[in-house]
Amino acid sequence: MADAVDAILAQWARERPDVDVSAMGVIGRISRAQLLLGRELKSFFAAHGLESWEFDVLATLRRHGAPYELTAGALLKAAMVTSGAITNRIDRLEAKGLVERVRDPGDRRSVRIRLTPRGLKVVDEVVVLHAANEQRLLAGLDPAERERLAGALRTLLESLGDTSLD
Amino acid sequence: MADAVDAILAQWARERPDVDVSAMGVIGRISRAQLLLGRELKSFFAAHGLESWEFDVLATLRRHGAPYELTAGALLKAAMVTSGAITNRIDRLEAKGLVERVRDPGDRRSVRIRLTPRGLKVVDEVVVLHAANEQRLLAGLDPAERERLAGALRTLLESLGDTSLD
DNA sequence: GTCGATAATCTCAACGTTGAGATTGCCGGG
DNA sequence: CCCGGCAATCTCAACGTTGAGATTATCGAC
Repeated sequence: MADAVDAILAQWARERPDVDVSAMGVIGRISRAQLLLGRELKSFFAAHGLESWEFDVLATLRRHGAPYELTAGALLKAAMVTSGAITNRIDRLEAKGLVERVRDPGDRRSVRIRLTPRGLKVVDEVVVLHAANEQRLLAGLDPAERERLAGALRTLLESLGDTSLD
Repeated sequence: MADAVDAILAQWARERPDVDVSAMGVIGRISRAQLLLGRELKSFFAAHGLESWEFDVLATLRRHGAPYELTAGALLKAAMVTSGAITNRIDRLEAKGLVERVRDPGDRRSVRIRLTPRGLKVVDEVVVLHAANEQRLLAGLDPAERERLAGALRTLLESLGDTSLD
């Protein structure tokens, strides 16, 4: 069996046998896997009336626990986007009634973003289906392979400096 | 040791112990790894006067072998972007003198995109450094781990239907 | 207490992608 | 030969992100 990356490596081996492109076997596959998985997730969330980024923000608030609120700055870091993007996203989630802005009484520069009851309901319902859908996407790997894959990726992420959420 | 994904999984385990979110251990890490690696590649290519997508197009032409040309349609599929994006990219690479448009004598609907001598020189020089840089990014994994990671990702990609470059 | 530095968020123009539609050309059936 | 269907590329408006700068507020030093 061969995937698209094997074909790319074979082309390089023919054209530039002097260059060791073996690292592409890992990095290229991570890139392609993310692209394909991202498409799957996009269509899954669309079927539930959400954009991927919408679920991402709601889930970030949800998993931090009651009262389900974080500052705009914390959300921006969690989503790894810039400030303009987070303002835009919060605007739209607020318009949909899924989150609300609450001014922090202790620091009025700060804005707390809080799940509304409706937002909480949506994320609590969708996360169950989302987790099952992700299991489905990994159906091609048996449990031992998943474990090895997760372990190797953790090692890679740690070596790249991804040690915390801050 | 724990990476950012371990922290996310721990939060879900506390808030929603009824949901099996283990698949996020794989999918979440693929997503984060791609984001971090993408940033590294972006800054690497920038240091060599290229955008990541520029190298991607030039490398696609280069590894297909002489005469280093493909149709716009083939490039669009290889890069997995839409037609508007490919037109735009070819326009800019042509303006930089790295590729040229050649009308196909056999089918005038078709346009062949060909590496210029300068484009060939650029990609042949940069690919060597790029391969070394990717090795550096994987320095945290020993050869056996890289092999296992590449193998597991290949299995995953095949199960997702990524079996060819067409 | 006031000032300057720092912090958090929002604003906005520039830029790139998407995706539908227009354009141009090929090709087979009648 | 002509026509309708299909194919390849380009055009363009809508949309989202980036990132610098503006705004508003906190905090420590004096």
